[in-house]
Amino acid sequence: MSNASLWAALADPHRRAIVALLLEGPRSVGEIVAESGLSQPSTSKHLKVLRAAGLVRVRQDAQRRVYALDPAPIAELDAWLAPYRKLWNASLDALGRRLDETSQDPPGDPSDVTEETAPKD
Amino acid sequence: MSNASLWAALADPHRRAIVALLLEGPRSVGEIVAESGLSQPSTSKHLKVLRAAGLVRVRQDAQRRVYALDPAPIAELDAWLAPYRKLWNASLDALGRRLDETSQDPPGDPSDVTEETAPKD
DNA sequence: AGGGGATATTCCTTGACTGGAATATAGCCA
DNA sequence: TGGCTATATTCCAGTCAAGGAATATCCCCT
Repeated sequence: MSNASLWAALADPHRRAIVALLLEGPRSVGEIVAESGLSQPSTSKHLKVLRAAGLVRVRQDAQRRVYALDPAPIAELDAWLAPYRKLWNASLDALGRRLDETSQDPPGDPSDVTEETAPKD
Repeated sequence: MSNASLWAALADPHRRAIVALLLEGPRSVGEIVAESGLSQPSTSKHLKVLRAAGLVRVRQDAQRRVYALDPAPIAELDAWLAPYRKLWNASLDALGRRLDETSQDPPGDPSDVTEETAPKD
């Protein structure tokens, strides 16, 4: 049910960018506009979609509205992902977990499959 | 990069349904058509999108083509999710971890909070 | 080679989503 | 109250994805 709007909300790259911004902390609309490079109306519209999906909540502070992430839908995504995670864990094992033991990165081996960087999109 | 097509591919409910089907095991197109209720051309088109996103791979068995999940993009999704997972784990802690005391998990290892529910959409 | 089944690909129409510009609304302060 | 700032909403045009129907393509079998 909420799944539908959740996926739809995250399908847009700009919206994912906004969500990534809010991961660092709450932001007012003006700040989001400044940091995302989107126009103000466009930002408001995207925030509306994110709000409808339950991904963000608003706190009204004087004239400005401060948006913050709501973790619940993310958890929902995670739950959806769970069965698949088993799958690729299994396949990683099959490929040989030994390769992961070398946690260092030797120069000349740029095969980074899994980064732990912030979501950039 | 591949992120874009990945999210776009999973944004569609029918496509997620197909992916959920393939989670149970590889399927031929005909079987997917039968189980998903979609038309054959529509199914082929959705499979094309999933293929472009790297979510499925095809094995050609005589005249039929058997589709199977490719775990890698799912892992990518999981990587994207990782920073947020910290967030909602934290908020779960804030809500009071004491409620979970009925479980048998040793403290200090909240790595697997997720259940093993099937993706319901 | 011909027939038939399985799958992919067009063509077309329709609906949804997006961005920009302009405008409306709401809350603060002098 | 008037004006200013911050945010939301409407209107509109362009774009893109989805479904249906028909058709093409590929592969096996006799």
